Amino acid sequence: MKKTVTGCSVEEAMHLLGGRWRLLIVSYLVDGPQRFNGLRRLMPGISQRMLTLDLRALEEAGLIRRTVYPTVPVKVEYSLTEDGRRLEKVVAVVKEFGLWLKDRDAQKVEEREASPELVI
Amino acid sequence: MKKTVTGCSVEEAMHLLGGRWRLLIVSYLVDGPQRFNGLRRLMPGISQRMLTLDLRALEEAGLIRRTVYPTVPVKVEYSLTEDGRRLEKVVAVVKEFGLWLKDRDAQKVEEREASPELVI
DNA sequence: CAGAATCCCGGAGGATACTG
DNA sequence: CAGTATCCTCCGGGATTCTG
Repeated sequence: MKKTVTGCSVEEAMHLLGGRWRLLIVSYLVDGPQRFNGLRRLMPGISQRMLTLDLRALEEAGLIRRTVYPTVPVKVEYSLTEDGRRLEKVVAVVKEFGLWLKDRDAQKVEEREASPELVI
Repeated sequence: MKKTVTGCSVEEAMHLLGGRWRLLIVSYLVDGPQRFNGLRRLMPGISQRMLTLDLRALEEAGLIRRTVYPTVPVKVEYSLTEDGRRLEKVVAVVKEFGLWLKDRDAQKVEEREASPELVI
């Protein structure tokens, strides 16, 4: 995302988390460490490339940690850092809002199906 | 942003709020109604076009309300709806995180300036 | 398994001019 | 003041191939 202009804290936060995937990645790491392909399975829509890029960005921001186990084949685990745990509350609140949003919109669909004549 | 694939609530929420500006717009409306050009002043980086588009999207999602006062020249006010107030907590938590983030990074800069030889 | 390298595209977002 | 209308740029993101 483009550089922030005002230095407003909301703007800065969204600059780091505003993409399509980053907070979603974090939301899965909240439940414990995950491996690369594990995350891919959890997010069927993401490409390898974007997963790599976003993981790197979050790592560089000091929010997640990349641990390599020198097995064969290598095992790479991603986990939240102490700093990253600051995002747990963000994830929780956003998830709560998302749940409510989905519920509300499912409701709307029900209403439309109940009285189809109202649909424009 | 592109359509969600899994229906995960975090994904849905970010689909609606994930852009560069939307949550920022909402964050200003939390403090009370704002007019179009008022918002522009608060967000020097946004273009008229994006402000219009994002306001329309938030309005269509039922999160903000557009009120037109038939004065000359017209006065248009944007404010949060009851549904939109569900975002107050999101804004608060994101703002808190952004503040912490800015503080932390300002700290890093200080440290770099204190011992420049450590800079790579 | 966990990526790196390449190539590519659509759409988010920007700049500018015009208007009721 | 509060927008439309156009045109344009750039980069978020995708698809595919290759590798230690």
